[in-house]
Amino acid sequence: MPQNLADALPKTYDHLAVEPRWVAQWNAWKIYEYNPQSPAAKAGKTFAIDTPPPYVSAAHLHTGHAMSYSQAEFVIRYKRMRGHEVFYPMGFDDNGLPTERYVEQKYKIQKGKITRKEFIDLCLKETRDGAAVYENLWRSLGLSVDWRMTYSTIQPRAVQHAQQSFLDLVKKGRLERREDPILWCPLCATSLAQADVEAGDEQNRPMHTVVFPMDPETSTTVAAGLIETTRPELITACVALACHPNDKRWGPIKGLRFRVPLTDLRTGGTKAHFRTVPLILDESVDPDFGTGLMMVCTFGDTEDIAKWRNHKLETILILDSQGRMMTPDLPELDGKRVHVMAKGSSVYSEARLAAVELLREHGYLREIKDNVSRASLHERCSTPIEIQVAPQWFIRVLDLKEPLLARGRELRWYPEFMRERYEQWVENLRWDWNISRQRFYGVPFPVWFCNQCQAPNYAEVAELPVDPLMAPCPRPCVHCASLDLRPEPDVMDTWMTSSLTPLINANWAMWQDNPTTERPIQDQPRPQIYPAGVRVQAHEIIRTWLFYTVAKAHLHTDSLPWKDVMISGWGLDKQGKKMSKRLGNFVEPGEIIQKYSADALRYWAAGASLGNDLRFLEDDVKGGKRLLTKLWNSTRFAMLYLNGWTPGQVAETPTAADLGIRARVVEAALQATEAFEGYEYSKAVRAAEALFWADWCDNYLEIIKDRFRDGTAFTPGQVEAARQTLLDGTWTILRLLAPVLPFITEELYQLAIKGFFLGAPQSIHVAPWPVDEAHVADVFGIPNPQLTLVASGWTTLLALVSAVRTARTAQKIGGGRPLAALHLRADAATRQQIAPLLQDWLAASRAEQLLDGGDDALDWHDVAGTAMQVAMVPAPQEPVA
RNA sequence: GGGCGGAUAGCUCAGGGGUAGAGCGGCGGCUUUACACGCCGUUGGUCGCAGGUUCAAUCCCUGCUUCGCCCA
Repeated sequence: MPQNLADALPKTYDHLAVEPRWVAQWNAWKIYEYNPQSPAAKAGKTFAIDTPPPYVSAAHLHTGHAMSYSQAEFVIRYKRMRGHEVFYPMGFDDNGLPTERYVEQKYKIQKGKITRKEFIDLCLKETRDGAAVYENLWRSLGLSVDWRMTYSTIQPRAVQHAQQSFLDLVKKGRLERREDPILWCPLCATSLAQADVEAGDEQNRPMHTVVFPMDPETSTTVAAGLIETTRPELITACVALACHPNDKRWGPIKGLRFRVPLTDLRTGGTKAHFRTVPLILDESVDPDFGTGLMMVCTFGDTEDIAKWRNHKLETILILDSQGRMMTPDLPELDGKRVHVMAKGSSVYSEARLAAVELLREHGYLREIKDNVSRASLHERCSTPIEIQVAPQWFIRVLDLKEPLLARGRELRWYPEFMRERYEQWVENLRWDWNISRQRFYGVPFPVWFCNQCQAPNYAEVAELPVDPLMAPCPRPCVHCASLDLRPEPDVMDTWMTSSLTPLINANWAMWQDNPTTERPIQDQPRPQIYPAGVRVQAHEIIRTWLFYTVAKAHLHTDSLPWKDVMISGWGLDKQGKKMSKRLGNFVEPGEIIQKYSADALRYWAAGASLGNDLRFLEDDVKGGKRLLTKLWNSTRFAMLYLNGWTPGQVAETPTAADLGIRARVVEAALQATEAFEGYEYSKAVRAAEALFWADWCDNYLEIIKDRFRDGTAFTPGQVEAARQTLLDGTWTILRLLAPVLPFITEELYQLAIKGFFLGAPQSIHVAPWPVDEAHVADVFGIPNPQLTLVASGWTTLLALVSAVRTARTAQKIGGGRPLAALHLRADAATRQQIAPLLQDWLAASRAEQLLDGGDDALDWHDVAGTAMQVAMVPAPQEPVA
């Protein structure tokens, strides 16, 4: 035992010195390293976590990120203390469009104006810098990551996994290369998947009424049709007009054709014929909208695609890959961009403005009406989505809706209602998963195309990872034996890799290794951690990360990728808006950690109930800081009386207060346990904090002060019991709070608690969770029947103590002044019931004697929850010395 | 238009068929040798609105209002 335990704890807690010290010490002790040989691992108690690999763009780190990672980590630390062998890696997502966009914006460059290599080098540099910033924050937050297991989506093993996934899906017949209309971002100049599209804000997108003259060869009775469109610039790509089959105005007339406005114009002034388009009948047209006629273009939206497909219409593409008009016959339009706003206009793009002018000039424009609607935007750059036609790799998922919905129901969702988001997304899927991106920085397809027969040639699994742009195909074309092969220049969708994170952690690509294969620890096959225990993520990426991961696991391993999924909310600013880089309303976590400590920041993060958003209020962080101070001081108090004490020398005889607080500790431990089992970390913290502050500090510690103050009122056995309770109670409370407050609980454990136990755990974070030590009934060596709070009389004791405090306040008698007597009004039965409490009650009240009943003239106070009343008589004021 | 979640004390939120809770704030006390970053006491609410079920609704059901998010 250290001789001066109280002295071992400085008067104040200095988080700036303590926290970095423990980060280094935990690292040196390797207590967060995954050990597949541990007894827990061998007993099958492994718990693997799949946490989000954030995009590496360091500038957008804020307390919202700190919040969600902390929340996951509370549960992870709990699982570790419960005896699980924890596998907790950190990942970084540094490939794909998000990183490319970040680099483009930071260096103000664009695809096409820089070489592929220069661009990739910049991405790699930013990736390295960003990862370092992230790692620093995660470490200073106290995340108990096994940093040896860090993966990044550009490292070879991740590329290998993405490519092997691709080949496996080819083998399973899930992959198709199709030339199809696809979602396209004209700014990023790449195709996209449905999940990459988001709805823009509501805004005015004017509706244009345009005249389509009738082709006089098909009808002489009708002169023209009117259509309404928000996309007048696409008019020359019109391939049909459509109406509802039952529309009496148009439906019965067969063989009608319309002239497409502007198509008679030719550069050089030569008058040409109009291009004409047919009237088609389609159930999907709303006959009540406008004149009942709808323009079909190739392609304005998904409606167009459906009609184009169903009616086998022709294809006229007038947009290039960067969203520029390709209308050589209309120089006023040609080359203008559809996604770049015209000067001075908030609603018209360059192309649309020019198209409207042309239509007006030639008399086709009838009317322009305001119209509020939402555009579909690329979620990475907010550019309106266009539709292009190009050959792409697709993973067929539309025929998998049922099995994927079944997987969603198999998965345990915390909170449960988040499952709805997944169900709705799967049910609304309308596109197969397009995984081709016409970009630079991403995982290459392991494919070469034959220039002779055009057939794809795939790499062998053993050849992965491979970059066909750097390496020629190692064999002639498997179809025609030609030696003339070209690489696939596209790269994969970033989700193609991210969707494999549980498999990357388990090193799925190495599962077939010969057992004698020696690999570095990071690359060793780990089938035992798959499926993982839990996926932790925010709700807005259910449709992407979660959905894709479930789909991949289903296809590759015919299983779920994890058993549970824990969905976190967002960090909000104090007005309730989501923190974001764009809005600039975020708070730097580093500054908060400096000012209040990582523990205090984590405490704030623990305030959000599972799945809910949480406002960042500095006052809440201050609340965390106060909790730390309270913990520090109460432990110092305990050490005051445990100084030099050796447990077990004297037989203990616990008083009612000792038994009561022990029962209360057990109750709180059970509450915290139950909460953690359901990922309800906020409830767990509340249970532990309520125990600590209200029961332990405000009452138990106050009640036992007298036991150490006065040597005669209590027996040595009772003093011993108080000491034992102080030790066990402090130890238990520290452990209950350790998942949330890892730094201060470790510091206090090491300084105050560890020395009392032989063979004590090296760190509190690998100590057993309180309810694991033994069956609850034995935690404090209390025989079972006495354990319940009710039996202990704890709440009654607190009510009695509180009644005296109320009386003191009413009579303005400070807590330090002794009482000459306490009067108690209670019937005989109650009096007998509370007999065991009286000794502690009198001690806590500093009362010299207890008197039965008393004069009505006394100031009586009710004892809450009972029929008793108490009154007090203060001791005479001591003369001032 | 469809879906999900919220609307509870001045503020931020928890709770949940039977006397409504916490933290912060407000007010009044207390220098009681762990802690004034504290302690004690206390003040705050027709639980969004309207119906319904029930002996009993803030809680369950229906509709509405409103905020946020997701999908059209």
